[in-house]
Amino acid sequence: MDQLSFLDSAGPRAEELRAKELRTELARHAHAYYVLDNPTVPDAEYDRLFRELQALEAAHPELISPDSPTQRVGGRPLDGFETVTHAVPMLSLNNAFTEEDLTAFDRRCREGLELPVVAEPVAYAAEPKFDGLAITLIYQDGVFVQGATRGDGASGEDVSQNLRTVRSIPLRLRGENVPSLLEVRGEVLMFRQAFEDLNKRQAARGEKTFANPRNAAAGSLRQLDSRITAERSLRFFAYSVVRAEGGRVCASHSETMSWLRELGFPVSELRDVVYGAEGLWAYYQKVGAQRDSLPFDIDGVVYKVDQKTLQDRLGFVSRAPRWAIAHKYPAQEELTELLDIEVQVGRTGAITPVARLKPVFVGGVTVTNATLHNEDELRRKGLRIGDTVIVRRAGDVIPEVVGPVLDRRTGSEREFVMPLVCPVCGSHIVRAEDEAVARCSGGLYCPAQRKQALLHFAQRRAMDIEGLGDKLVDQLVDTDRVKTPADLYALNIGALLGMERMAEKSALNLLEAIEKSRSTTLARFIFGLGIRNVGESTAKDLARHFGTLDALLSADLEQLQQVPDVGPVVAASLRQFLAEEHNRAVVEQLRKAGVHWPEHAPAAADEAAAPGGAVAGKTFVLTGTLPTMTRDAAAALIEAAGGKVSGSVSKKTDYVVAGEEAGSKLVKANQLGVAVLDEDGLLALLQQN
DNA sequence: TATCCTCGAGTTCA
DNA sequence: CTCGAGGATA
Repeated sequence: MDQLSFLDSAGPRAEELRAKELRTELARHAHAYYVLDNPTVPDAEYDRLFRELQALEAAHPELISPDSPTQRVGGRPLDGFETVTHAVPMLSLNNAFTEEDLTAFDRRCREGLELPVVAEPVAYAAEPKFDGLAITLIYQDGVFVQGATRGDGASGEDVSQNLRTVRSIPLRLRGENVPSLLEVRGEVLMFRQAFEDLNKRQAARGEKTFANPRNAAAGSLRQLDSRITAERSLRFFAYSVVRAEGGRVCASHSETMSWLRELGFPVSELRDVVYGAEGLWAYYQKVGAQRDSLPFDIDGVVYKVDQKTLQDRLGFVSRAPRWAIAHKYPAQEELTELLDIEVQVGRTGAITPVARLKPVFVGGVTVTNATLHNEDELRRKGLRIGDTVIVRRAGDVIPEVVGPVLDRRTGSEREFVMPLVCPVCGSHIVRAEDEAVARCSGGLYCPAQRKQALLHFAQRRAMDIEGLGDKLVDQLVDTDRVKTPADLYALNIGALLGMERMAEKSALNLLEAIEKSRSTTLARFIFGLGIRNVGESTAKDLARHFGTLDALLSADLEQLQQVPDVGPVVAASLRQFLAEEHNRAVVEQLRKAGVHWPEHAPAAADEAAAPGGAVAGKTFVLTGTLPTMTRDAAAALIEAAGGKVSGSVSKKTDYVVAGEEAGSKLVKANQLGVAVLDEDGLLALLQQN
């Protein structure tokens, strides 16, 4: 009671102060996160403060101010966007693609400035060219009042309500000497991670996915309902000031950028000042090397003559400034034609549709094929044979068909029809109800599957038969020389001669490789059989647990499930394989042919605690290219020392060993705070063991 | 039952 | 490398 009356009297004043305090606090955290890139509090704490402010404002609406972070999430949807005329037109930049374009730009600047050839090189402000949407923001007396899209350059759309939801756009400028009027230009974009998360959410809800982060950003910014924009994690980077009344007078672009940062705008950390054509080229190379590992897409870099006085002297040509240029990187996306969709048959009979593309140069290579994964994926993308399609090849090497360009449809495109029978053996294609992949039901009757099974058996991690590649297997199977892995051991020189590209020398080499493979390990042998759901690591577990092949052959479902990482599904796969008479026959024939391995007693339930070294019992993940050894070699060393090598980074990972060009795994290791070693670090650790 | 962690499988180009 | 799915675990 007393407390309530106390609040009643002292309340409004106290609450006003608290609201102000919360607003300052929230703005400070957002600034640390988006501008300084250095989060000061966990998200949960931010949310708590945010909710407190929301509650306060709900109880006392008179406390709401337009720059309150609670006002970012807008009210009701608009009917449409108002058109606004830009006070200063939003121009485009000329493009450079080659080193010659660059030297020509530098020369034009010097000539335009009438600098003698011997003068100091021109100073350029260089920065990345974000692949997003250009926007303009207006602040009056330090408060955000309006934001608009570029439109046709002369006028754009008023998307203020949506821009308010972009947390990296300050609603109130920071600092003392704030200009009475400020117009800032910059780029709105979506980070790659946010784009992927968004597409996953869209797909899960059965809504359309976006082709790339730029389209996603554009789609999000043009939402009439700003509550949707608010959920889209857009980001903003500022790159110029076009109007300022009051505030600081900057003599150069680089100084303007520093000022923008002080006012609370995020500006790119990649910005730099470089000198002359050589400096431009070096900057282009440096940023290009980082392109794939940046958290957002860039399509080039931009150079601006740094000094304002020099910019003014150079002036404009038609619609573009003479003092700036955009230097583009090779596209990571290109358009090409989807000539046909064929299907491939995999080892397990999986039928995979493959896009045959009109060759296109993208991301540094010529792409002609791309997997379409499965029928669902293909339908989701809505591809038709004959479509013009977007092909992407980013840092992740494997090209991808992003989707069709619907505007280019002529009507003569055909739907792809999943074949009903296997194109290789004619068996029915079946698709289990709950699975994404369709499979050829022919099993080993299907030559395609037989070939894949042989290749799998011969591969390095299995029986390691050197030189037995796909061309050779094709011939051996097509000429009926080989049907099962056991047949390999019955081959002799007479049988091999007469094949294409197979004279005495290569025949002897192959026979020797087959001979060498007779001596192996139980784990390799089990893996080589190619049992469904039994990969390298499960094969190792099985070998360790059972010790002998006979023990494995006679195990029932229950005994199989005693093995770590073997559950009902894997156990069933094993039983199914072993129940097939012809599979058992092949196994027997292989043993008779002299394929052998050291057998040992079944492993005790839990192995005696491994010698306690620095490596024993630890889990490692290898990534990138190590300076002096292959990842396989490193893995062998770790395993020999009692450590475990795994494929993915998680909380349970003890060390990540990273070499050159380490990718996402290194990023993840840093996120999770997992210790990262280089090759020397690993060797040092092995020494201690 | 939901979530996390791994493993298996499939794939491109120089 | 990435996806999908099996297995383990809370």
